[in-house]
Amino acid sequence: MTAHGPYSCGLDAALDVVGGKWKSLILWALAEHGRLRFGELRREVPGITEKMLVQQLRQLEADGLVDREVHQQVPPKVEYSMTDFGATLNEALVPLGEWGERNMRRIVERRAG
Amino acid sequence: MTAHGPYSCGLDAALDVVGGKWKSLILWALAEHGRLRFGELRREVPGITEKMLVQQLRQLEADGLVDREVHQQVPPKVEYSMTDFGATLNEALVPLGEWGERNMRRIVERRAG
DNA sequence: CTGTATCCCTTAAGATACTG
DNA sequence: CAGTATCTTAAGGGATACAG
Repeated sequence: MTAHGPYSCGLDAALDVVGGKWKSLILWALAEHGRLRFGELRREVPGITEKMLVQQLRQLEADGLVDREVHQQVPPKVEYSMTDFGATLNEALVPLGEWGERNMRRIVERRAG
Repeated sequence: MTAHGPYSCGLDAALDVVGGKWKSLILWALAEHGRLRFGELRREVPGITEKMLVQQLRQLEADGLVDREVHQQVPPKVEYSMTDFGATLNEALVPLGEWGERNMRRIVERRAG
């Protein structure tokens, strides 16, 4: 979300959309569970604050990756889910996630010692 | 490079290693050209400052993704190339780069209007 | 329950000047 | 040529309190 507009390459654009600490984690949670309320989402993304969760969700929504569904009732109920477009991004993220999974240990150890 | 250590998932770890504005662009330049001197790399990554280029290269080197070769001579000559490990990361980035390439226009337009 | 509104701190990044 | 050093700004993120 650097908003530095016209990108030097596709990766640049993709990281602008999914970069930062939380967005990819939010997408993964939605991919796994399909449809989550705000509070559920907060529990599925450990460590995130309410402020960051709302903020990142709004940006994901603005970029058309996430759908927000408000059920008019008391107490409030809002559900979030991935759009089809969001699903294509999520698929593109799979190899990167697998790479991280495979090499996490190596990276951490290398940095420690 | 948030250094928040033990990750919540692989994607988290991968983005820690390749996140930020420049690292992926540097990797791509090295993947394309194979081996580049500092000055060549600076020209291949448009807009980057010397400070950022050095800083990001040092981190990529520390993580074992990039190899730094100093040729002891005057004037100085230092060449950078991707390690085999770096190449595996680069491959994992391809789908994401392609996604960005395909959807760049859509993203930009949506944000504009 | 689903958010807003502040305040504050840390980090990322940019500009510029200088050195072996 | 390949960096260092320093300063400044911009952005990301966190803590806490509060509201509909």
